[in-house]
Amino acid sequence: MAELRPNADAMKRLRALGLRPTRQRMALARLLFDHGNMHVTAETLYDSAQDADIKVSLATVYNTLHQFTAAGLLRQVIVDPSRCYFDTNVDEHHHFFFEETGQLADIPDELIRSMAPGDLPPGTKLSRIDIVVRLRGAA
Amino acid sequence: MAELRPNADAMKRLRALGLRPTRQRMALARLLFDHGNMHVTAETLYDSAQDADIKVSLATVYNTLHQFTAAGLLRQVIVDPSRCYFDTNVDEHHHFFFEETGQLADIPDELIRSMAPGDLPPGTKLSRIDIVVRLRGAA
DNA sequence: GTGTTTGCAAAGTGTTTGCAATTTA
DNA sequence: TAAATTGCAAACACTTTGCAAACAC
Repeated sequence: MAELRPNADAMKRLRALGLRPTRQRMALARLLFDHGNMHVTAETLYDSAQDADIKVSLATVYNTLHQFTAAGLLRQVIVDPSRCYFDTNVDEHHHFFFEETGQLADIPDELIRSMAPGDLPPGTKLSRIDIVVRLRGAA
Repeated sequence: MAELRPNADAMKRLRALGLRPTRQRMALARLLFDHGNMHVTAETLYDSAQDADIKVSLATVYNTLHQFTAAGLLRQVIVDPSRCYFDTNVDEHHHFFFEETGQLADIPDELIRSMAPGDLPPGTKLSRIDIVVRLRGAA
């Protein structure tokens, strides 16, 4: 059953990360982390919050996504030049990106090294594979 | 030596793609394709044009980049959620992205399948590897 | 009470669009 | 001259910021 009172565990976890467990952060954390792996944009998370009758502004959604990312609770996924995606799965892993719908899906680990045409989701065609190795340090 | 008259070859090539070889397109094509492989954004190409005393508007740079991409002369590279990169190398290949400077560099083909720590450019540290498999078709 | 966080509205950034003027064929 | 292209400025989508009011401790 869903919790009717503030979740003491979640409060502790947020506090441990240096984030005050405000009503907004608790509510967004619940949306993000209580439903298995999720891929969200600011907009989709904001919409989910509206649907769940959570009173929160879009600006706070942006702030929270960045704070959670900085705290290691989320990982940014770069697939679209005009939108920031965030993934609740922060482990090293990779994605299918459905170009028409903007949906993201994890690629099961086993598949990534030996991708054959038959491994694609049914009904889809490979458009392209992008591999970007991000570096820090000298130019 | 650089050509002082319109390049008949380039004109033919553009015309074959259904694009009128206008002064702007010819000049941008020369910037893009006469200097080996390049990675540009609209802004960097616009700046290069300014430096080369090519009279062209930023809007035309955007149009041209998209027309060239549609024609298969360029390939988009998605590495930054806030900028569109274009690559004059349209073959399937992958990139190093230097996060601090925004620079892109091709990853030599041989490296991509057996990337070891020593294969990174000197002075850099691995930040992360992003692999995105883009699909068309069912969601 | 003090410092943090929120929410609004304004500003910012990169990109696209509408349309009159210009260029190409 | 007819159709395509350009360039400007306005519009756009997404994101960030400034600051007063609300909140957490």
